[in-house]
Amino acid sequence: MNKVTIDDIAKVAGVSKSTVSRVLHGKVAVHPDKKNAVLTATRRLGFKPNIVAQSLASGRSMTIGVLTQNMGSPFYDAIAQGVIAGLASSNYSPIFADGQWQIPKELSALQSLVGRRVDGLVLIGGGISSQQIDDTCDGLPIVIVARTFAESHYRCISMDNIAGGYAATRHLLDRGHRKIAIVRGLPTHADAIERYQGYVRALEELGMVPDPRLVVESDFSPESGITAVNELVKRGERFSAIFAANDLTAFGARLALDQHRLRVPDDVSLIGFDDQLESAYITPPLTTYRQPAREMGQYAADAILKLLQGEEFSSLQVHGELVIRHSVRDLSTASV
Amino acid sequence: MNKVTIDDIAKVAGVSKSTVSRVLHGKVAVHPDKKNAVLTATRRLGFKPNIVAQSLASGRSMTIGVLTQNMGSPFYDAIAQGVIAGLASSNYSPIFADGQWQIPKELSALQSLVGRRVDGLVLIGGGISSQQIDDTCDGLPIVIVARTFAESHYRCISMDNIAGGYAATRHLLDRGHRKIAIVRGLPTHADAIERYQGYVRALEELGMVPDPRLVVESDFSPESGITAVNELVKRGERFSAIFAANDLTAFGARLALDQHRLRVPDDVSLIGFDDQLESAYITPPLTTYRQPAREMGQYAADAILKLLQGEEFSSLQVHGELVIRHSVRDLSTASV
DNA sequence: CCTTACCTTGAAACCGGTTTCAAGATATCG
DNA sequence: CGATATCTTGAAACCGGTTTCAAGGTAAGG
Repeated sequence: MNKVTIDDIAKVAGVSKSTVSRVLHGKVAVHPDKKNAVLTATRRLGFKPNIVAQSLASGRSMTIGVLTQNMGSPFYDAIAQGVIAGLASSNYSPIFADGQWQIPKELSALQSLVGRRVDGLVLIGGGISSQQIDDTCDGLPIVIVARTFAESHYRCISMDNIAGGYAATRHLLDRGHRKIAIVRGLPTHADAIERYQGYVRALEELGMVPDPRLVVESDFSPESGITAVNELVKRGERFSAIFAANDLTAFGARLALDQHRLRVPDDVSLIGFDDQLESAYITPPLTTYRQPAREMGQYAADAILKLLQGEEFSSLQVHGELVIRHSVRDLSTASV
Repeated sequence: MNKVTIDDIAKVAGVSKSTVSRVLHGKVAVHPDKKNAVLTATRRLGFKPNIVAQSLASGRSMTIGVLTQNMGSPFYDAIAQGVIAGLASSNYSPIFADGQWQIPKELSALQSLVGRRVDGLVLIGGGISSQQIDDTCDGLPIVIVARTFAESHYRCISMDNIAGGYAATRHLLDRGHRKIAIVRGLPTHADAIERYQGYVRALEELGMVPDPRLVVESDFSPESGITAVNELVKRGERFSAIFAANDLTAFGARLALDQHRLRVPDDVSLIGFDDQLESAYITPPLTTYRQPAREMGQYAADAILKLLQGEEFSSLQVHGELVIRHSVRDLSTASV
């Protein structure tokens, strides 16, 4: 273990530990001779500061707590990676906790993070109330990614899911689709609800009314995409396109369609949401609404860093975009 | 912020801080009355111990450093999730660092972890030498996942990649394939090398010699799977099956085959490696050699926890298995 | 050349716990 | 009932840094 302390250096360099600390920090002027002596000793002894001691003394732990909705979901993982990347150039290290889609776990994970005296928090998704957040971490700088609070004073990095749902649906509409099924996602999840709202809005804009028989719920997993399509087929519904809650669901839906001998996009068009890595490589490459997850994570890192430096930072809405690949058929030209 | 300290409790409970510490730890007997007084005060004041101070005083940080080869690779991410899950029931929290496939970054990330005075380390994959590891973290308990060292004294959780490569190739062979192309993976990466060795062994066992024209390199990305197939096709090679370095590469290969109007598995069979989530949902569902990544992560967590308690733990080899789905065609019956 | 302002520097307090040590209290035992 | 062993307990040292404070030294101004 590295047992060299600041006192050892002080002794070797012939100065006080205060001076060593000052040299290492570089903020206060120190006589060049002593400075050199300290630096030399530091190098010779291979001194590495004890971050724990530093934290206790300075009150800052140089650690950012990152609480994620779920590790293992491509979207949230991508955000987490963005946070890591954004923090990499700073002196702060991220420390992770996982909410596992469950509010109680999420809360206790948050408490553990706060108990570790993190200097700041990045919350990725999640479902705990702003009340609970406030109670648990009063005063701590917080940035929230991929979630918004209507009332709150938090800084959020979010994407407009209503706009996303609208754009995806609109794309289908523009290509002549009228019977558009939607696999909604978790009925309690804000993102899913908003995307659905976008879907409804796009339909209504054309004077259509959403057909309840064409909406199915899911839990964002591929498995639930399969179930959804099976359900739709079993019910005997007719549809020319499916809007899936996210790409993972779309993968499942795509497989189920295949099993029903429904070709994509010839028989049924398919559109996803997220644009995860694999989406560009399935057959056919999936048209989807891209969320800039990694960037969102980086923005969050930048934001928390700013907050930590006392600079201000206000909520930010990032823009998604439709990524058009080959899973949607253009019915309008086909019918010409 | 939580400003309640152990001194506040001592004052309220009318005892010394030593006694408070003892009560909170529970190891030493304390008079029931005082114990109750302390517990009551703790609850009433909402005391949460300052983990940083605890760490400094006790010399243990209750933190496990996790260094991953790369965040964003499904396989390594799955291991990381396993580690998180395995640590969840303990009092230790994981703190992450990312090597980003680059040895210098890996080394500096490791140093930063050690500087934080983690109590133990879990290394996921990676390429730094055992020499470098020893120099950086002498004495610290270490568990290494998804990598083995021939010489070393480390505890490793690994899978036999040679056996995996052999099993995958053998599966193809058993189904009558003889022209088996392989997309090898990173030429410097141990896993890739070993899988290739397994491939060679399977071939040689049947008296065949590996055809260098059928081996292409990749970097484990889907993009490189596309490139590999394009390369193979451009060269005009004939092959009835492809063994891809990992599933991601297989995805790319599958798409490229489609673009060349080569059907899977009718024209070309495809087998992957890893069995990541999405593999079961592409079309056709991918036959692949499954690495129990998440379990490996959990084993690693268990191992480091044991080591921390002074118990012993020796290296462990987990077993992979072939997951047969629908991307491999049986040529032997077809020809009957 | 003397006074005042500013620098540089070391001693000491401090961060919030854990742990050692010794004293006082209690229990055990002959 | 006295002596010794065992428990319980508080004071103080300690972990390894940061930060305050005041002293001594130097530079600038009159």
